Amino acid sequence: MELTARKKQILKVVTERYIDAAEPVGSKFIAQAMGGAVSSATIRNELADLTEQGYLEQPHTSAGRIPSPKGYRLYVNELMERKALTVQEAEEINAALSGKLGQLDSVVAQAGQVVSSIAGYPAYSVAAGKSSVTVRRYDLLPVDAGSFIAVVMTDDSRVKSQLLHCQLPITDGELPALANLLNSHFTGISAPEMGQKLMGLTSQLGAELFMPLSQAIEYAAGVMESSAQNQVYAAGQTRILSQPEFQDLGRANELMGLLTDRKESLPVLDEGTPMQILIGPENLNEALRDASVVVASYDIGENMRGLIGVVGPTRMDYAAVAARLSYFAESLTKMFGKNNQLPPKEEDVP
Amino acid sequence: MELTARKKQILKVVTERYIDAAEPVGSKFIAQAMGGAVSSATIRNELADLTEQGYLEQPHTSAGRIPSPKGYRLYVNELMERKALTVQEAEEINAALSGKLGQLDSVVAQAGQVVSSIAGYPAYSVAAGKSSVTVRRYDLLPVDAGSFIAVVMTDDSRVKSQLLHCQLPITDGELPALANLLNSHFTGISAPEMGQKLMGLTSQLGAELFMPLSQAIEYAAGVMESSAQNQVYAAGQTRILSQPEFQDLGRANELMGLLTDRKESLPVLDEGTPMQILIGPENLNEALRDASVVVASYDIGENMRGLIGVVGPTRMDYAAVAARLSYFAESLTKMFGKNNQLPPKEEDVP
DNA sequence: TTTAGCACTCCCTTGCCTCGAGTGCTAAGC
DNA sequence: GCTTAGCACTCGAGGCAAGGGAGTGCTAAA
Repeated sequence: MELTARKKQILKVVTERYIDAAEPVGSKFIAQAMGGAVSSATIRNELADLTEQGYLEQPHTSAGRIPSPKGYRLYVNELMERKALTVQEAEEINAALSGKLGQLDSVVAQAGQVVSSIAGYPAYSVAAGKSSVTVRRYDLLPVDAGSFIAVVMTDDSRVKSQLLHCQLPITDGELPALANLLNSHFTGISAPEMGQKLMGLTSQLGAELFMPLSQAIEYAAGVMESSAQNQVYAAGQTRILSQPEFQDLGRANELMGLLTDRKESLPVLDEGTPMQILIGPENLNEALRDASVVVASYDIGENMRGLIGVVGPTRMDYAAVAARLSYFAESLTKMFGKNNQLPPKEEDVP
Repeated sequence: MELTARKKQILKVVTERYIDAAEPVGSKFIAQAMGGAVSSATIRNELADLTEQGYLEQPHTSAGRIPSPKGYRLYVNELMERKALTVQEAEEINAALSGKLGQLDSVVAQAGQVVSSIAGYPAYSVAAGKSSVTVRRYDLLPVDAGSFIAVVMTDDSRVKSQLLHCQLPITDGELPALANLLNSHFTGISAPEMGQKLMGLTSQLGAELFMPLSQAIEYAAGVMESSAQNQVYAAGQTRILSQPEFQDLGRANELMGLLTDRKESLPVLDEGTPMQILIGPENLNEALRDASVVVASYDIGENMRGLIGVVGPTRMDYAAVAARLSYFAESLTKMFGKNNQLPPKEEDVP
């Protein structure tokens, strides 16, 4: 059944006050915050109802109320006012965007840092690309008798390269032949298929051709593999340590572990959804049971999406974080839209 | 003045016991640990001396003694027995080396993770390269009318590449000419010099050549810059949270901040020194005043060194950490020595 | 120089008490 | 039937004293 308007207002007051002060909220405060139209006793009756219906919780009998995850959910869905950013906040984000991203090319990694600083909570960032990448073309560049450069371009337009050495010297004439072989037989297929084809060629080629060929293929397979698994970048992890709910070392430790060593299991966002808020137990991950996550996505062209998430206590300031995150995501999408000189995903220059 | 043999033995017992138990050590325990040759009262006299000389500290009047930084220093310099690794430990390290480093190419980043897990403390890792890198050669590969691949090889034999787009189409004939221009004028010089030369060419070239040229140069400058600043990788940061000395949130927070957000200011190792131990206040960094760092270096060919450090409480098990770290560093050096198919520093494939 | 003995210091834990915030309930009022 | 004043009750936080224990420093004797 639907809550009365007054109950909703009470829930809103409790939630916002608790987000602000991190302390249970009492009936007296609520009565006052609502303009004194009703007395604290009335509020107490309402609070008892809300508690019974599962929207509020009581740490102990003689304490005030705090929102339950169910309460937060209702707050986020219905009560929270979509905050507009102040001009100053928008300026801050713009400054962070133009300053940082121009300097360092690894947009995805930088995005995490920027968001963490504008949200005030730890943040993480992933580039959600195609799940299966194949090689579109190969180039081999001669360096000296014993070594050459392999350049691999994938079908999502990333380019990677590496210097390869071989035991036996190769003549200049052989390299174009090798490249031809690679481009005609080893493009558009998966890594295992590449392995099979290579096996099939063992007998036909001499060692002096086979060795550099297999090296190039091994390298290409490595590129394909590493493109498929999405690297997760996290930043600002220590910010959780200043949150009162993580003063307990055990809890902090669990979350820190997730944010530093098990980043891969941080929640991702379903395609098509621009933003999602996951509250406490809504997170499948055990370590996030007492935390909340706000995730948003942005477009970076060429069928790629960037994902950016903020992790905080369930008590986190959803309105502010959601507003900043969506502003940030939209700005990034725009940046990539008009300025597509920036390639979809660059090499991570360390 | 030199300490007597007995005082040294006492200091050794205190240090090792404290490393083990993280609790102040009393005279009774020491007497027992020394075989009962002397009584606890005698030990107490000696302890008073050692305390007065600054080798030991007393948390409060009625507590046992703990080593001071000066005490740790003497222990590390003279008393500590260089532990040989057990066969099992060596096996563990070998397994970690062969398993991990084959799979993922980013050796430096992986080294931090491996060391953290074998040492049981957080670890960090840097590739200390040449401070000023220049471009040795350029290659430009045509992709389509609007874009080409720029391949840049630096004088320390790293290869980086990127897809570049240009507004105006370029014909196939122009690309080799551009590459010639780059190779003849823009190799072996610094980024600012490159900028100047480029300015000098503004008038001589048409826009359809100037644009891609400046893009290629901008990219090369980015590669040079990012090679110069050494990226620091850290791993296992959360391990400090289980150390009793970092149960205090303030202290833990400070160190975590250093290990996640201010990694660049972690201590490095002077060239020529294979390993160094920095104890408590010997660290210049304020956040490491109550911590110790063990740093070692390994060779990765081509005038490059890798640096790998372990961060722990001053109470850390120096003998074990030093033994494992040096074994690890030596193994890595050997690996790079014999198997130089692995290039000095690869691109970080995410 | 070493040792036994002993008083002393200091921390840590436990139990007890008080204080204050906030509740739930009841009965009266609108 | 909803609202409100009043009041007893609950629970946690913080202060305080007592007791126990670990370990010391000092003294005097071997």
